Amino acid sequence: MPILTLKQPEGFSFRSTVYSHGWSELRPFELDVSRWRLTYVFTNETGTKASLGTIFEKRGKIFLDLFDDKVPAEKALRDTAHILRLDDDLTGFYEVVVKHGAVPWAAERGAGRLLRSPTVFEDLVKTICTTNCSWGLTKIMVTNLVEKLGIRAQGGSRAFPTAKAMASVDEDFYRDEIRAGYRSPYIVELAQRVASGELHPQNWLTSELPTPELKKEMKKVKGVGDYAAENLLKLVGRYDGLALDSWLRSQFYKRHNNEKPCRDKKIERHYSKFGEWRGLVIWCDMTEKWIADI
DNA sequence: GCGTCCAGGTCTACC
DNA sequence: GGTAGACCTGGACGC
Repeated sequence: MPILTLKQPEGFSFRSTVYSHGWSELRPFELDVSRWRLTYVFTNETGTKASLGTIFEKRGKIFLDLFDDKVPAEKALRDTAHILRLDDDLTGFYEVVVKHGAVPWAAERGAGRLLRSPTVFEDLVKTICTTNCSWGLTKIMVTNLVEKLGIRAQGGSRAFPTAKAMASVDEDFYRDEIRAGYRSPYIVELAQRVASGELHPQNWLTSELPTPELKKEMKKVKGVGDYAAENLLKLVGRYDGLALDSWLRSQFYKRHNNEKPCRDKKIERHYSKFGEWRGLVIWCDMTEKWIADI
C-alpha cells in the first residue's frame, strides 16, 4: 500500500494531540513514543475487515501507512482526521486563554486537541471502563474487549469490537473474561441498544441539542454519570463541562489549593470565566507537565 | 499471606 | 436535590 498523506491545520501538534490524554494507551491504539508513531487498527464501514495503520508526522504533514488494503484508504483517512481532530477550530479556546492569561503555552505547543476514537460508541465504552477504577484496570478491560471480541487484522492486531459483536455475549462473559465487574450489565445493555439501532451515539457529534440536554441524553446510558458524560462531551467537541474525576481533583488541589481538598464548587468557580471552553482549560492546566516533557 | 484502602464514579433508595 | 451505601477489580500498603 502507498503511504497516504493528510494536510495538517495551522498550529497543529502531532505530539500534543496523541499525548493529550490516556487514550493512546488504550487498544487498539498503541503509541511508540521513541519514534512518535501511533498505530490503530482501522475497520471498514461494516466492521467486517480490519487493517493496521501507522500514523506519523513528517515535515508538516500527517502520514498514514496502511499495512494492507482490507480497509478502503478513504475510510482510514477519514478516521485518521477524526482521531486527530484535524477539523477542530480552537480559535476561541486560544483567544480566551490569552485574554485571561491562563495556560499561555497552549497555542504555542498546539495543545487542546483531545485524541479520540473513530466512533463515539468506542469512546463511550472506553469511558465507562474508566469509571471507579484504576487506570491499570481500565487498560485491562479495554485490552480484553479488543483481544476477545475484536476482529483480527493481518499481522495479528485486533480492532475494537463492533456493537454487534459486543451484544453477542452475555453479562457473565463481561464479568469473567473482560473483568468489567458491576459494569457488565451496563455494557451489555449499551451494546444491545446500539446493535439494534435503538441508540445512535454517533449522532451526538452533530446533535443540535444544547449541551445540558445532550448531557442528559448521554446520562440515559447506564454507567454514564456526570464525569463520563462530560468526558464524552469533550470528545464530541463541547467543553462546557469540567469532567471532574479523582485525578483531576487531586491535581487541582496541588496546583491551586495548597494541596488541600475543596468542594467541586470552588473548582467550578475557578474556571467559570473561561465559559464554553472551561473543560479544555482545566484539562490543559492540569496536564501542562505532560505536554512540557514531550 | 491477609486485610484494608482506593482508584480517571454511578446507581438506587430514601429523605 | 441531596445523601448514604453498595458495587467489581487489582494494586499498593501495612502488619
